[in-house]
Amino acid sequence: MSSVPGPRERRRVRTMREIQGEALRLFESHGYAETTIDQIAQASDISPRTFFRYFPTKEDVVLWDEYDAVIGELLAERPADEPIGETLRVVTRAAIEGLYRHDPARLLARNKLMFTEPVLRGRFLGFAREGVEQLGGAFAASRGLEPDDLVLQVTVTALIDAVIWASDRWQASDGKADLLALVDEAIDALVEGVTGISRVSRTS
Amino acid sequence: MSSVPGPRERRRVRTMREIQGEALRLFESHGYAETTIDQIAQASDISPRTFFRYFPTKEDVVLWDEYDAVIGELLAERPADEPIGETLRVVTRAAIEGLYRHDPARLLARNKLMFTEPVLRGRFLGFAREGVEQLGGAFAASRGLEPDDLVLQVTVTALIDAVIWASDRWQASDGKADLLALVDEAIDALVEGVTGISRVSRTS
Amino acid sequence: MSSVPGPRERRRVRTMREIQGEALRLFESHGYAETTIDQIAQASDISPRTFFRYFPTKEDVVLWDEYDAVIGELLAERPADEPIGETLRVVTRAAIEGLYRHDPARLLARNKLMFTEPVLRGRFLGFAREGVEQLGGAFAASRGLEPDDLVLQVTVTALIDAVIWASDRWQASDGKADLLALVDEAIDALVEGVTGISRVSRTS
Amino acid sequence: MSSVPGPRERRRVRTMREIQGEALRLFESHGYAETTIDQIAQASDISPRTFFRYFPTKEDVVLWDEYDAVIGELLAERPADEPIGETLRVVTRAAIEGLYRHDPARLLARNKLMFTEPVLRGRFLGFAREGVEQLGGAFAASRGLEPDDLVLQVTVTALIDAVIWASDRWQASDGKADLLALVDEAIDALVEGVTGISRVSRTS
DNA sequence: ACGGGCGGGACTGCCCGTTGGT
DNA sequence: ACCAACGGGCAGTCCCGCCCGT
Repeated sequence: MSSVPGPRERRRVRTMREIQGEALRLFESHGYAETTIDQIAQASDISPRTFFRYFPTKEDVVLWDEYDAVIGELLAERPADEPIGETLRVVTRAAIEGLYRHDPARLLARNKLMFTEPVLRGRFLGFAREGVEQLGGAFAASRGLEPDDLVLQVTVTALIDAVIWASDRWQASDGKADLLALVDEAIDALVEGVTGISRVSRTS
Repeated sequence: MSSVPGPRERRRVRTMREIQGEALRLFESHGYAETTIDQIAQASDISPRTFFRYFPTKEDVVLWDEYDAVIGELLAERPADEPIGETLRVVTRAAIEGLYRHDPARLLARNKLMFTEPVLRGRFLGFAREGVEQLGGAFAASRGLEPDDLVLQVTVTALIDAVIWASDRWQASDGKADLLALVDEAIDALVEGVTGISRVSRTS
Repeated sequence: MSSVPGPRERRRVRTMREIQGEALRLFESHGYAETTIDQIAQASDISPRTFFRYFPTKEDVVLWDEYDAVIGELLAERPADEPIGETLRVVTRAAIEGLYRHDPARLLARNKLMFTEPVLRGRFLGFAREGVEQLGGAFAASRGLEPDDLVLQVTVTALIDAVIWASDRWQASDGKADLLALVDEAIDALVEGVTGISRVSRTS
Repeated sequence: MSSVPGPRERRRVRTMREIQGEALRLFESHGYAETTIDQIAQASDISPRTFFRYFPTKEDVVLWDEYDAVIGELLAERPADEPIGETLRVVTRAAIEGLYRHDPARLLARNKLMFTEPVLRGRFLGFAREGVEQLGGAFAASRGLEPDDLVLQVTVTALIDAVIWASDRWQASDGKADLLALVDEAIDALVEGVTGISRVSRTS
């Protein structure tokens, strides 16, 4: 855990934040597909080549945020016996608050793009999947379950999807809704809805 | 319901099936990224330009199948009072059986790629999302609910994800597992796991 | 001289006018380069292939007008001893009035594009050159000069360019200026300016 | 004035000259339209992609020459009170001599294409127009006139067209005529012809 | 760490020839 | 005889990779 970033890393994050800022500005005014890497580079006073040193693809400049790495650390700190739904709420809350406090407009702009642009939507959902496996692994470890436990995986997936649903709604409301409240709502709805699915005797 | 395709459409589907066949063969032997459109075109005896007339992107040649359109019709035929989980099982079963009966090797090859290649995984998950909205809309219509009903959407998402999970497992087993059985298992697990999430009093 | 068009030709011209109308509408709202032939075809209820039966290239849909052919006939009708500048004024006036009377908005839209879009500007200037040769030939014939007479060709070119200059100004004024007056002004200025160029003794 | 090119720029110009050489050779033997970028690239030992780094379009490989930039500098050096016709002769002479001395065959090949291929002709004439504005601006500045002065613009246009006419004749003679003499002739003819146009009282 | 040169591959748009259906 | 659909060819743009100098 390199919790202490070091000056090199700090500078890097600052540069990335600047580039992302220019990129989001351009995406908003001209559209994602219509904005080229060259334009982003020019606006950021770097060469196109350097852009790719910071972000491996054009998509990543939207997906990236400085708190990505923190989530793992947060997870590790939760007590082992905490209910899974509760853990998710806490971690989500922490991640969101970090981003939201720092720069709400940027979070909104990123979310709008991630849910609007098909390509970004795809990459984002892929990320979320990976998050599921990470989360599932962490839970399994702390409770002595197999990491590929069926119930565990399906449940975590459903929970993450609830968070995604909430983010989508929040973005669609132009940030006027309360993101955390939406997360709570979605999880409650999940419990309510799924409980209604009676287990079925398989007849195939 | 243009259930009667007409000779033009039939020919188109046949061509697409042929191209997809060649493409999957090349992807398997040389890898997805390493195979170029030119090679696929050459193997299919068409020009690269024509490839794009049938499949707008390289990804689509993997994603596409001839039963996509059928799902909507299947849904419309289900009784309005059927439990949502049951409907999903039936529709899934029908779609899968159509593909499986017709060409199991092809279905497996496609699934392997879709869960293995990051780009395809992303696009596929994006598709699934759209399926969720479609499904949600159909259910809402047949039961007089709002199409953006919270409980409905979250539940459908969770169910679809269970199907996706099953497909992933099936593909990972090289097609040796029973896909339909896996779907049933996943849905059952979902019910079991989520029921365990107690509803929480919101404290924000 | 097929001065009597015949019903076939009439129908053709009507179709071309309709297609041009839709095209200009789309160019105005989305821009020339951003509008595709497919869109024009769709808006005109024809197939893309048919578009090319009427207009060989995308550029031609802007350049074309129904009076192109008439100019030759007009020229032939002028008296053989009329001063060249005067003939040009008369023919220009006739052509412009035909277009202007019929559909001033369309003439303006076409001019705006022709002077604004580099590609169209180029093609248009090329057209004008051909007009020069046509005009030069006509004059030469009526006065017993060689068609490649130096003085004749250079003079006609200068006169045509004066008309082009006037059109440019007119278009830049959004059609508020008086096109015919601008033509007169330009020709007068040409006389004044060139007279000031003293002939030089060649020293090469 | 970055009159000192620097080694980077020198290398660039050399590469462009080489590519242009191969291109002209191919155009001459197979025709302009029949020669593809791929062939030019292959003959020049570069990738098609790289071709477009040097020349944005296929047309530019014909239009380009290494003295384009010099013209502006030449203009700036002329005395402010020089008659406009004289200035044009001097600048033209300088530009042509630079090209002619260096590689007369190349100049001829380029000119042949520029006056023969309709597309190139169009682009070339468009260029000339821009030259008019440049020239007009320079003259206006040095004589305290408005840059959009009518007499000035029309006159400059007519003069440039005379130079174009001369180039056309020269190219048509396969380079056997004397380009500079043709320029002088054309300017003289212009004076003679235009003087003959009596100013007219507008009767509209 | 940064920039520049170069290459490669996906993809689009224009345009044209041919074929099949009406 | 006309016209829509189909297939193909080429120019051109963009993302993104590698290698090289600084």
